[in-house]
Amino acid sequence: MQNADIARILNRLANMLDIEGANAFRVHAYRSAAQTIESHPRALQEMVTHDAPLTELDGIGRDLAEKITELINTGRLTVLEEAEKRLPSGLLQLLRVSQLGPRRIRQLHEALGIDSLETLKKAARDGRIRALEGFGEKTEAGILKEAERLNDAPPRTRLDEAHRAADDLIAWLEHAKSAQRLSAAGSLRRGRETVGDLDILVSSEDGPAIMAHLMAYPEIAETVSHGKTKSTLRLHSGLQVDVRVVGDESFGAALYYFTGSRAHNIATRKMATDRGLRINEYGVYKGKQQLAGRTEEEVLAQIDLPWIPPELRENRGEIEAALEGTLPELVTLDDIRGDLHMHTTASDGKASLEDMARAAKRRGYRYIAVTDHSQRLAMANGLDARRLREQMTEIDALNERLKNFTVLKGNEVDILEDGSLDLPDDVLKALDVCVFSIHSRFDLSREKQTARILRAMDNPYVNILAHPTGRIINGREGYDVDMEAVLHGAKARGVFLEINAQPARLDLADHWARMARDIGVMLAINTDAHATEQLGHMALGVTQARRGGLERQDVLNTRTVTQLRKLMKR
DNA sequence: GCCGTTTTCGGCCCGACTGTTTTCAGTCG
Repeated sequence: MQNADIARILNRLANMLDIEGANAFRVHAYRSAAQTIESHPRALQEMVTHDAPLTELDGIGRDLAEKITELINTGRLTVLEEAEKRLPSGLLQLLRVSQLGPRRIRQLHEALGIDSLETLKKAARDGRIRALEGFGEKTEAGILKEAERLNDAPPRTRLDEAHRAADDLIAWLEHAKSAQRLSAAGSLRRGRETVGDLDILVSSEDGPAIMAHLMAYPEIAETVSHGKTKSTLRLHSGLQVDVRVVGDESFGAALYYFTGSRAHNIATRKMATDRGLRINEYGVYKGKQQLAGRTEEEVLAQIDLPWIPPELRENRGEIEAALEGTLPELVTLDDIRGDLHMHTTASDGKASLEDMARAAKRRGYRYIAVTDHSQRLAMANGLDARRLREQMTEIDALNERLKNFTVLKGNEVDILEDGSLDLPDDVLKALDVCVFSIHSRFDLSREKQTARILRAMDNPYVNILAHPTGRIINGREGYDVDMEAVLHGAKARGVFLEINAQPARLDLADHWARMARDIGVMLAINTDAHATEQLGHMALGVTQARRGGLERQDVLNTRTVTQLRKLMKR
């Protein structure tokens, strides 16, 4: 059981108690424990095995420690099972409908017997919801629209969760005696922001031995199918996994075949056919003779192509570029010299200014920008002009103590509804880096939202538009905005956009990143870290940038601090 | 449910804003 699994279960329990109307502080305690556990560097399962006290974690007391231990030791949680007996499981689905929170869900359940998305939609269509106290026609229509959207979009697993699951399974399979080479394939290897299921590939001369070893993997919840060279499983997390074994002489061909994408593979297989060759998961064949298969490079060389990075294999022009020799030299994590968006305890971060700086330095960075929230986000303890100036003084003092490292003065200033900014110009002017972003009024029309952002860009002191669409993966759609107009506006004004590397955001999405590159707007890849460990999300952001075809020179934070300072002066 | 002590209970959830419901639930990080 992984930390993410424990966190998911605690959140599930919190949601159920919330709908039941339990004490809000109790619900909050479960949620905050889940959050702590998810970002805890050590596996709780291992802590329990070694009798390390779980109460050392923030927000975990005697009771929660006991419950978590029960969960780890037995795979079950009594309080959750009891709650599940009291409450239809479909009610949890309803929380995904924006406009519905725990109170209203309870009300819908009690008054109308609604217990699932299906019954919710039926009640909305029948016009029964508008009759309830606190609801009206507009709310009813909004609920119906949301419920219908959710229905035809089964949730895919976020890239970070899929990575963790794949890494753990591969580590397990590496211990099988006959395992030779191992790799994840599929959309995970292509770095898509979400994956449907995991594809794990192993080369070995003894398929049945690998499969026997696999079957002992403790995370398996259900075996869907089980053969000599291929098995399909469902993990406790709900994620489906395909594991395939091929001979080592076919590993490259299989890796290529199962990495996809389907559209990419169809295109290259056609190229092979034109040459009288056949490509399948075992190799490149002329008749019955295998010409290649050991590595991807050898497979692609048979059709006169260089190796193509998996992130580009979507049949979006990469094959043509490969033929012409114009494949981009994609940005790598090693190219990143700093991180330009993060929070500290001054607003809603978990670590102090100095701790964030030192953690970034340990990662090998040369600089960071500290960008706490501005005053309007009172809930996140946003900074007003006075507190921001105090922080600047603090940063000056810190910079004197740090060697070979620069903390840049920044802020994540809120864009207000009319496109004005949440802090006065004279304080924005004093910043080294001004990140600006939207945290309210997601509901504006496309025209108004676009005009709002362009107006914010007119301010001469802003630099980087953060999480430019506001979307949350598996959570909410972004606001409606004309991204092409925003990018052209940014280009004209010397403003930059962000690829926010938070796993739930990854905003900009890959296609927008590519458009930015084509228009000539540099992007910053930033983690928006609220704790030191979250600085590690940079890798996800880099993957997203690679999918957009970005090279080193397209990314702002591959620059030196001197170059960066110049680019920030508009 | 956690935390901390003024030790076994009281405080903790922070606050501005929106919508259309008419007095508050939901949203934002």
